[in-house]
Amino acid sequence: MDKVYDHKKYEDGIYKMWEESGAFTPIIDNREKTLRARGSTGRRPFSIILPLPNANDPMHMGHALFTIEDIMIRFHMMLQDPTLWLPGGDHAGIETQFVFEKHLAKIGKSRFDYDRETLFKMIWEFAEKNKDLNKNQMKRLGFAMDWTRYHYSLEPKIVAKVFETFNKLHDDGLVYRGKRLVNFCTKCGTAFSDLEVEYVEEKGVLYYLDYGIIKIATTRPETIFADVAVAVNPKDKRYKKLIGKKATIPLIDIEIPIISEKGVDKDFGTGALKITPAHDAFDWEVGQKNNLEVISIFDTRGNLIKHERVPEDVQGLKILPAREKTIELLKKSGLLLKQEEITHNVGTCYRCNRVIEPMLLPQWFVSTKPLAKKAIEAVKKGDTKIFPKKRFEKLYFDWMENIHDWNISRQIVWGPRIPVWYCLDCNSNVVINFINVKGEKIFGDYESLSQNYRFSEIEKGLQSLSAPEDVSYQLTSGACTKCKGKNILQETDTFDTWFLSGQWPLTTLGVNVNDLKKSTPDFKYFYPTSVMDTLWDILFFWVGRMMMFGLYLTGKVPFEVVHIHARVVDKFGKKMSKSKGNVVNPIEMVDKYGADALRMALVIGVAPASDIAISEDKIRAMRNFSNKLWNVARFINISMNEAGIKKFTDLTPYDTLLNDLSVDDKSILTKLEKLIAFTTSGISSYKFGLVSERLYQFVWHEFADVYIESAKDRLRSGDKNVLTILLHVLIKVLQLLHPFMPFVTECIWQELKDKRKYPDEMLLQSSWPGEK
RNA sequence: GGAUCUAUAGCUCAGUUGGUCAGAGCGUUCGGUUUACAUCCGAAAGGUCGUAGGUUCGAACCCUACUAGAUCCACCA
Repeated sequence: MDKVYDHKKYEDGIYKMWEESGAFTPIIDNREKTLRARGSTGRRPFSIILPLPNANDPMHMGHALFTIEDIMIRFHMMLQDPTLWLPGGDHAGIETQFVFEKHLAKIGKSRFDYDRETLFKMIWEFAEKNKDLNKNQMKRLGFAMDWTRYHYSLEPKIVAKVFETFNKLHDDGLVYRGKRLVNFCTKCGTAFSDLEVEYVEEKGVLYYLDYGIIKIATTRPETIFADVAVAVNPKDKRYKKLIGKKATIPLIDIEIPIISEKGVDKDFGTGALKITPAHDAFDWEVGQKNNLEVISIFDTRGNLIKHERVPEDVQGLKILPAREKTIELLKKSGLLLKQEEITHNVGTCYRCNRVIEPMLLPQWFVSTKPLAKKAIEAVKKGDTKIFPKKRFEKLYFDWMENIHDWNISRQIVWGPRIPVWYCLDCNSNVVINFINVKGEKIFGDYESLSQNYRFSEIEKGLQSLSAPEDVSYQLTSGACTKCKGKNILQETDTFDTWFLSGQWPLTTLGVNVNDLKKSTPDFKYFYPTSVMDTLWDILFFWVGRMMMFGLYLTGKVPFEVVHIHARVVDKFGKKMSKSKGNVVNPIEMVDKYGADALRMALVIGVAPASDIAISEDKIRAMRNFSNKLWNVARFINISMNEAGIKKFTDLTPYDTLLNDLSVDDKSILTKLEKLIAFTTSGISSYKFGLVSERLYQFVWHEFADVYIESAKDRLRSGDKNVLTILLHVLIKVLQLLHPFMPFVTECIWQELKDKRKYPDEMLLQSSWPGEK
């Protein structure tokens, strides 16, 4: 054994050994139930589905935290449970398309320069390049994942199941097409769910405008042309008399009613609120309640459209220039009364940070209320336990109870297209964007396009289509079920990424959506999975949706426990971000200090779900620990060699020593017994921080500093029995530490090959201390 | 507007159901190199556990208020 443990020399080889041995692939033991019935120790399966990382992302500290899952997995492998850790990669729709578009921008192109099929292929190739990188980096961390069961979210089998789910939801009346106000990013060109909108405090200007008999205040003067009413609070004495009378939109002199609405804040602005249902969420609701007309004046690129209500000077302008132009016109005509600065919350795109526009678009929605109801009940009943319970159960319930219908349409190409088909002959008002054979971008409804273009040309160059709310559709491709025509196009909206990943535990294990009994053996054996370990910030995005889908499709929860871990922050407690320059790259740290050091640094002394402060200092300290362990083993190995002990049978058998132990022996063995019990129960109850700290203390300050030091004298005096104890403790320590520091422990184990009881066994497959 | 979390040694944090719990790592200071490890060993300094009350025989741990910081949800123009 070398003087110092050199992780670089061993890690790759050890991982290869594990992987090639098949130890990561569980053997399904269907005898479990019968064995148990006979009173035998039939083992329960233990399974974790990896929270699928964006396959296009290189590894960051968040991924390194999969260490927590690896600890549980290796622990259960050593308990000899059939253990499955199923890895995967996510196509990450919007994220990946956004990154790809940045690449396009560098070569002076945009997504609008390509038809969707070409664009999709380009992104596919782009994403494909990085997929292996991500996988290989996870191997560097030592994760005991079953790579034979790896799944990618866009692989045909997965997508097919997702389509089946969509159809089932549709059959059950839980998916519908609706024209509603959605969160739209004009830069990304897609709608988002409510969860994806980030509200940012910004300074803005509040403009006071003259609406004839009443005055209003607004931050969005460019939307006045779409006003359909002015609302006042019924309790507002100033305006009581005006309810039912008419206000006048400035510049265009259109009269609109003054209505009563108790949601209006008397104290904000003038206390009168202009109502613009097509461009504001609150106004939309007021409009619906009062049956008001909905006038939309922006298109999806954020331009003001040609509309009889919009002054010509403003038409065609983007929103911000339109605002300036409107102000200018208002000033000229003396209708701008005053302006003041205010600070308000603005909804922004979580991806590109631009302002989100509420827009009226026909989209696909999932009715979530009935799904959420079951998901709430399941947690209340304890079918799924959330850990730490106190804090996160409340969060979960709050969100589930206030859930809104879920917009699953995304106007991007990078994802599976929603499996709905429109017959253009039956719906000639479908609006289409496409690139013709000459490479020109063409836009218009099918009725007019069909005068000049063949269907095949449109289909080939298709970019996107926009079907009206009341379009007729079918859930199958092929000929139109009504007119038998073949001019049919599939919906160009793609699924929200979370619609796919929300079914991940089901689809990857091989559920059969239409007939559960026909699901794969994997599904029958491993579902529901044991633990879902994740960061709290995707509790809603992902965990909540997996719960809903799992219960809806199978009647069973997708996992028994949700274990919430914390965010990795820098040593000043700040979130890591590229812009702050405080990102610690996990792979760099693995190169420098070894995977074990990084893993240990991520878990030692960390309380459940509290932030994890990581620093190079801490990782270095853990590297020192792995070296300490190495040298403990090295000392024992050298001592055995010096005593002429070459194999296990050369040692005095442990059992025969038990009646003749010294005080030191008894002390260390008692501590070891306690440590075994503490580690076993600690890992089972997610106390990884406490357990790892205890292990560290034991190895360094009890075993090495005290027992080994005292053993030196005994060795010098020729006492060989002490070697038996030394080896015994070391073996147990290696086993206890293996889930935390798999490489160095396995490496030592292999070094001691000849001196162990079972020379051919891998540490990973050895039986957990205390187990038979 | 609603809700949650955090506040313990210079720094980052542990402290499991209230009774050897006042701790660890890093850092600092002092002393150590013949054979497991200088990625080491020995020793030391350093905290009235945010503040003020309360419950209790006893509180870092429970309750109340306050202060400071962080976060989530909802979004009112």
